[in-house]
Amino acid sequence: MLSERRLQVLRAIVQDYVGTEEPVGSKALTERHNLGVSPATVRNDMAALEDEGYIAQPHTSAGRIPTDKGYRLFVDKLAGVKPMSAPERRAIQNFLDGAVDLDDVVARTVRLLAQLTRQVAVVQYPSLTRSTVRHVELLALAPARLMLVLITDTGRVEQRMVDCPAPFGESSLADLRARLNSRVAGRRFSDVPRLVEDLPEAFEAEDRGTVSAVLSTLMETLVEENEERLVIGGTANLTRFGHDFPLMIRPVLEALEEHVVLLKLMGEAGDSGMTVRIGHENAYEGLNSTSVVSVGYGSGGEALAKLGVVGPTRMDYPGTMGAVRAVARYVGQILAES
Amino acid sequence: MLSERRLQVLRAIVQDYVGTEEPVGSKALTERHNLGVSPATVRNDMAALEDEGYIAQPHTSAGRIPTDKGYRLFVDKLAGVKPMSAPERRAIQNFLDGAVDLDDVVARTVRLLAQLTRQVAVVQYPSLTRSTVRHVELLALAPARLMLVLITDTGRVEQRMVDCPAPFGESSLADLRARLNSRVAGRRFSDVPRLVEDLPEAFEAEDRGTVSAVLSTLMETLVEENEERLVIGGTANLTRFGHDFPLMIRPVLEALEEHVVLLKLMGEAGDSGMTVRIGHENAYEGLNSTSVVSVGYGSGGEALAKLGVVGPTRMDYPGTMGAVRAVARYVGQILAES
DNA sequence: GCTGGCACTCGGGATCGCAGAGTGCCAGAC
DNA sequence: GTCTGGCACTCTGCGATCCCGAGTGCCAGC
Repeated sequence: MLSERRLQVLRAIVQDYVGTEEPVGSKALTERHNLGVSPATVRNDMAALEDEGYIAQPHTSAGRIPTDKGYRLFVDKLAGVKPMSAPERRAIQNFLDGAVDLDDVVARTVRLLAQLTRQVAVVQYPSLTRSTVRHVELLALAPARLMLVLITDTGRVEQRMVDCPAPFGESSLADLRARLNSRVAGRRFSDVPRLVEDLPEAFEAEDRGTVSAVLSTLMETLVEENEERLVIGGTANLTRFGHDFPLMIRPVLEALEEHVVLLKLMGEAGDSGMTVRIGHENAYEGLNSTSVVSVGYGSGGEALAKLGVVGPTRMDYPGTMGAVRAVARYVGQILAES
Repeated sequence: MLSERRLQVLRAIVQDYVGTEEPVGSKALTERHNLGVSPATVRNDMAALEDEGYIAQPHTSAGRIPTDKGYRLFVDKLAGVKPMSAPERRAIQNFLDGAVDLDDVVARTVRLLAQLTRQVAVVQYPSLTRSTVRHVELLALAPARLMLVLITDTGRVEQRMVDCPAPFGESSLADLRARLNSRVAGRRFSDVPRLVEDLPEAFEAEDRGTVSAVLSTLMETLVEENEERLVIGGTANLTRFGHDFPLMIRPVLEALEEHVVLLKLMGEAGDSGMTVRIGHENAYEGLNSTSVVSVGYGSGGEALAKLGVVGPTRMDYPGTMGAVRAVARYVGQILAES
């Protein structure tokens, strides 16, 4: 177990390195933080921290920089979450309150998050599978062609074409529309399959094929996880990665375009609470020199989707976590109101 | 007027510079292209081309590189559009044919374009204002709250909430829905305002407020040009900008996030035919060191929207233009089929 | 109008030296 | 035991210097 002072030294190293982007030495440390001991003592502590793997020297006889393990300890034990100031919170709320629809909420959230953290922001659209159904609409586009429109409580709209095995009359259509809505409106997506499975039985034999087709299309829409959409913003902040950004930026940009990868990454993060993945903790190689801070957000007590930021491992964790948490809360409120 | 040979020299300079990324000298030129004259002659030609502003020297006693004006002449007079090879065309078609809906078409198009050109691809969603209406749907979410859903012939769906000044009965709703659709289904968006202006008169006084509200929301949806969506891909290709990419990349990334700017840029480009904006020809400062190749695409003879790529001014213009044109054609076909 | 020759220029890479920051270790003080 | 000051050592980074090569402009001659 590390002594209290050594933890303080680690904290100071992380803070200084995050601020200056340069390896920090024992002398500078004692000057900037009043640790109450001499550089020589700090040197000993640093040697111990290095033995434990919390910090490293880029080259012999240079200062130390934190390792992923060092950041991990910092995040877990040494740093809290820095709350947003009152004006900041007001600004967040004002900015998000101006949104007119779901797309706008998401777009604004991404912008906001990127600006607040000065990093790359990632926002996942509210997941279909955890939302509830507001309304299901059926439109006859042609005698044997229907359009199925699904509207969620978060304002998301999904539509699919359905080709009917047989012509489907207007009255049958109205009947199906009414029955469908009475069963599923207000229910969670995950419950839908159970709620509608016996629906074909209520119809004449000739219409059952069509009803089944509609239902299976509905299921597909619910299940289709590749429909999990992401919006990304603030990529210009990648240029603030540090001096070696030309090397890092490419794999990161590639990763950001691979929405599948990002979704997996954010999906793996725990459902509740904030998750911080530091450097090599990210399974995806392109993000090995970045940290990902993510948190669930939702209209109720439950998370509908995730949002977060991607930045250099050398980031201001308390500030970033504070911003991410605050934004997630306000977005949740907005969604709950609408 | 420049002599034939000087134009050849310019063409050779552009080609070599695009290939090597390095200033090209007179000796190298005569070795790689058989111009039939000696380096000394070429030097004279280069001096003339420099006087005219087509090429420039980065430093005294270095080779020449094309200026924006030089690229302009190259694109206008010296280079054609390089057609895609048959296998390439097949690959494009196969790739796009797999798309299941409009979002997928756009997403695939962006990926394809980025891969083919190895540059940043930009695809605008089919414009609302130039599409035709497939269907308008009205749903009662609450006694005085409607949802308006607009479905276009390109498969795009837009939805808006409408707050009614007075409760609106189910029969009035059905009536309005039917009347609306009979008037606007199949018609161009631009014709809609004219077609529905007298609609409130057909309703009872108590319902007119709601009908007007619905109509004005519909108009908003049609007009709302900031709803013009863009999808961007291949940003990782920015790292191939050249040796000075660390300096260029930031403003370009910023420009790419400013969808408004991009939309304006692509909007200004002529409606028909391919447009190439080279370097400083782009009004937006951040893109002064890039070229933008864009072209309209659409299901019929008319362009519904634009797509294109953003790359370094030092790009393979014939190849890029060929790819952009080919992709636009196939996307148009796909949209026409659906 | 083209060519070969020639003197000139300049950028980029390699080499060298130096100052500064940082380290590890040790002997001594509290 | 723990901290401290001192000291010798090791690097990196920066600037100065040098040199080579590629490229140019110009000129006289074909």
